[in-house]
Amino acid sequence: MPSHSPSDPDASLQAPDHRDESHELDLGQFLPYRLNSLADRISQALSRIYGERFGITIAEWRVLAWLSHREELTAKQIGEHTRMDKAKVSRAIQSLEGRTLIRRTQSSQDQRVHYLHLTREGEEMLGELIPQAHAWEAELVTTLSSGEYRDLLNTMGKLERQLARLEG
Amino acid sequence: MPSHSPSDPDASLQAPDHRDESHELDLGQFLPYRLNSLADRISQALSRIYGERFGITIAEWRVLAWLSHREELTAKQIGEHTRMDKAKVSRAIQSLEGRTLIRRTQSSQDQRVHYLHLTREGEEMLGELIPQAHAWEAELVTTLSSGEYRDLLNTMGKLERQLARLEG
DNA sequence: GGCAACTAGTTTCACTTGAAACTATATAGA
DNA sequence: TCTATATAGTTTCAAGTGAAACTAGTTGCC
Repeated sequence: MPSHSPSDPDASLQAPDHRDESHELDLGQFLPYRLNSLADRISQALSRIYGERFGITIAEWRVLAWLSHREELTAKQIGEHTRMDKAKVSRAIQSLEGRTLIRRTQSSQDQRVHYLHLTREGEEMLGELIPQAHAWEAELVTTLSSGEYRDLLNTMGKLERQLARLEG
Repeated sequence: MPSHSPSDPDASLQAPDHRDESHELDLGQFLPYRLNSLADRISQALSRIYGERFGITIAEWRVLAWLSHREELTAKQIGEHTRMDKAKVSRAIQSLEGRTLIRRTQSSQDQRVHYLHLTREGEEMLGELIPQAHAWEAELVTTLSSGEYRDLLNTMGKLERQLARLEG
């Protein structure tokens, strides 16, 4: 098993010529596919926790998670953070409000906007859910050294920035 | 911006105690979320190539890609490789067959199974599409050194194996 | 003030999805 | 051989989806 090589230090090797540009495609070696299928599997596994144990969907979970560390968010802001379209956010909010996990208060400056807050009930649920999510993540990454973990996040950050550049 | 640190060498640091187990959740630091949103963005960007330029869906693209380097696949095998459920595979195949990008031949040993093949037309499309997909991927990863790229795939492999272990 | 353009959030509609039921075929066992 | 069970692939159905239309409220400008 190839080890976490130190890799020719910090940069200057440009295009990763890891493979020549053939007219065949090995999806197993194609980063977008690999990433997508890994992320999918992780999402599905994790959604067993919040889906089965807590009865919430991915969208709802994302809304709650954002509210857990920033109160006073609006639907729009949540949409921006989570990159979910506004219809999806709206529906998640309706469902969470129906289950009294969150509450909405209308802004007095702008009648169109509603601030979202966790209710006590919502906080209690998150108090159980979040440690379980962290524990699951910890199990997932136990086989990584902390260096590998850090490098992974780092590399993902680079890809995100490059993506923004390509999109921009 | 933290650089690609060499990280305490090869291993033995067990649980990445990168963060304590709090009752708040910063989605931006939560690996499943980060991975998922990165993969999503990449998928969407890439699907602009095969969607807009070639008029095929992700599912169709996956079927074609697998056929590009292994002829004689059945619907079931494609489902296993791509982790798509059989209904989705079936629909992708119907659509591709309708556009004469693939052809199906019934197995003589087992009347239930159909082998899938690319048609000349399908091969021609892939001959254009695959280099564009590779080129796009190359642009995405240009900011990574080849070491970082290798480490990324490596780490993803570890996560995949750990996931398989957790799933039992 | 009044009109046009804009924005937050909701609803509608046509399409996609996955789970389950179904069809047709194959295999194993009594 | 007959019956039960399994499998490949398709279809159905109910639920979920995003794009676009819509509602209600706001801002800019004359």
